[in-house]
Amino acid sequence: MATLEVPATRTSPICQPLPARIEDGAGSGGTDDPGSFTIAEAAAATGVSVHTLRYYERAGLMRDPVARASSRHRRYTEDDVQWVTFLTRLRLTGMPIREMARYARLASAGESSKPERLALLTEHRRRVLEQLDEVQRNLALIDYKIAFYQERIAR
Amino acid sequence: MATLEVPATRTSPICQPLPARIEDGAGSGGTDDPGSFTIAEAAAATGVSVHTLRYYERAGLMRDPVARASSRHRRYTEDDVQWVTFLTRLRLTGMPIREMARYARLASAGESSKPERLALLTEHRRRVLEQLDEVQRNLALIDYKIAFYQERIAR
DNA sequence: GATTGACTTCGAGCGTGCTCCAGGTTCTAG
DNA sequence: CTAGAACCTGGAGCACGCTCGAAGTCAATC
Repeated sequence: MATLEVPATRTSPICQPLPARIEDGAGSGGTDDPGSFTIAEAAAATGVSVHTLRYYERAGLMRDPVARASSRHRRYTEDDVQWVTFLTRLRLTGMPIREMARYARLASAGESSKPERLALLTEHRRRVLEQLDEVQRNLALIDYKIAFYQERIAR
Repeated sequence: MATLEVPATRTSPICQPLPARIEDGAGSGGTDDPGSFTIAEAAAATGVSVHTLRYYERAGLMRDPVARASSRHRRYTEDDVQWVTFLTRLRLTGMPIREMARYARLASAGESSKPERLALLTEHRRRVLEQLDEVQRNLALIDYKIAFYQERIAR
């Protein structure tokens, strides 16, 4: 059964107030790369929780492990943030973690995997459209019932 | 995060070959009501598993407990089957079990609960449309990426 | 009267996607 | 220097929606 699930809509919308990068040079985080995001900043930027960011990395969704400062704290690049943002789009359209992991593996395999990545996305798209259609059909039948109630009430 | 989930598409489509009711009078099952369905027949008719039918009853989705033959076996009425069919529509559009249970309680409360039932369905409908919209928006962004891949490959 | 098979209940188990906790660093502010 | 916030890892816990196993009942058939 294809189902439209509603897992506890996190309050955070994608792309919020603007997290503002770590300060220039060796700013906050005390170390390393300029122009990078702490996990909290990356969370704010992408709209997922820090827990989820760590989970995604463990689950192999990050192509390569996220870079670390000398303190071992994660430092997300702009690119990482973009990547996570794209992951959320895949999630929001119902792609399972397992498949996102596969996509990530392909992406880290370089140019040669592009056809396969394209195939994966295309197939995903097909399924999403199929499910949208199913949901719409079922909703139409529910609408029918709603109309029935409306007719019998408030009159 | 609202998500389009894809829980292991059961092979059985809703409303299959036609299960054919229990034989007339005191036919199979050995007892009681004519024109009723065994759990297996109800499963075939609704496209959900017998496990799920029992689960739905336990979860309070059946308004009233399903009638039993003298053998204690369940006997689904035509009406029960219709009800389950409607439940599957709610499920397929992402309504959580808890809310379906509430709807069932309202339905068994009689006429007076109709406005509330209407409100519940209407609210559900609103959320479904919202989610459809979100999925569509995200899919559009994925499409964008697909187009990008297509442009770079196969040329 | 024994076997077969569809059914019963109760409760445990499972896959998914997080979410959180414990115990231990590290950074930032005062 | 110190308090407190933010971060780390590893693993446990949770909500959801089923799904299944065990042990037993019942009716029909051999």
